[in-house]
Amino acid sequence: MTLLVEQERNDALLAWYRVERRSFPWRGESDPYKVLVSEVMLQQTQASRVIPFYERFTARFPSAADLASADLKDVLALWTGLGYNSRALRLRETARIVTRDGWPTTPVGLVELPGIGPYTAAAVASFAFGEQVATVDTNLRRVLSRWHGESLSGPTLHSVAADDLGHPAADWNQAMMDLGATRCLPRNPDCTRCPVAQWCVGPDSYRPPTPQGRFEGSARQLRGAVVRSLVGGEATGREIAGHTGFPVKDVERALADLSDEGLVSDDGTGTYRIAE
DNA sequence: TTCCGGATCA
DNA sequence: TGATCAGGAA
Repeated sequence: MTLLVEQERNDALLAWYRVERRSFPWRGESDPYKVLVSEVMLQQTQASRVIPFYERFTARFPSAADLASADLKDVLALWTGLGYNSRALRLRETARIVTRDGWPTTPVGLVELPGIGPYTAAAVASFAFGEQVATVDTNLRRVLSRWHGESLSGPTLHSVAADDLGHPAADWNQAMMDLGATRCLPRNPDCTRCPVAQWCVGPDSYRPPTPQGRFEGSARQLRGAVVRSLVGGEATGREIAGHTGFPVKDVERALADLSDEGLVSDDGTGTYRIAE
């Protein structure tokens, strides 16, 4: 791929983005705390669903210091419905660290924080600190795989993303995610309305990730119900089983796991509550 | 590789 | 019903 082609493709992408970009409350945000809140909420969660959670959460906890000193129960009360509750616990841990030590501004520094992996580190670095790095998420993986005609993953994917990166990176990243979410769809890509179709091999090379197991009847469903119950107030395993309808044995198992993970605490008498 | 939530949409 | 989702950690 010649440099000229990459330039023309990125020019067309960014021109499209200026007109067709989606509007979100975190778009254009440069406060690293608010960027981080949005990015953690967006992990494995559709952007449209995050909007009301982001608005409520940032209103209640406007700064990292506010979140750092919050009770986990209050945090989870605003998280319930988003899913993956450990994200909230790790987000508060990171808030405590940056309140004490300040913010790393590079991906290498950010990725050391709890709950921040390669994607979120790149996102905060790009959107809050202006670092010229690619935010390699599921959208970029799909779009880049189709551009180049091979299913990209791992180090190869990141290398290709760095090569193709346009500038400013914050705009390019968000343009790529918008393209993936509104044109370059997993199942029904709308190539006729794609601004960069003439520089793209085509949609066939993309391979979807391995699908998740059933949610109904899963441990995840049970765990979610247990946390939701304890956000409402402390309770015994039997009580939780009673009003969630899950077997006591399974509830006890979930409580033990959630305790190990730091989401739940046990006073030793069989009564459980959200950890502090 | 597998597990971690749960709402949305085809 | 199933697929998808601005991923991360063990």
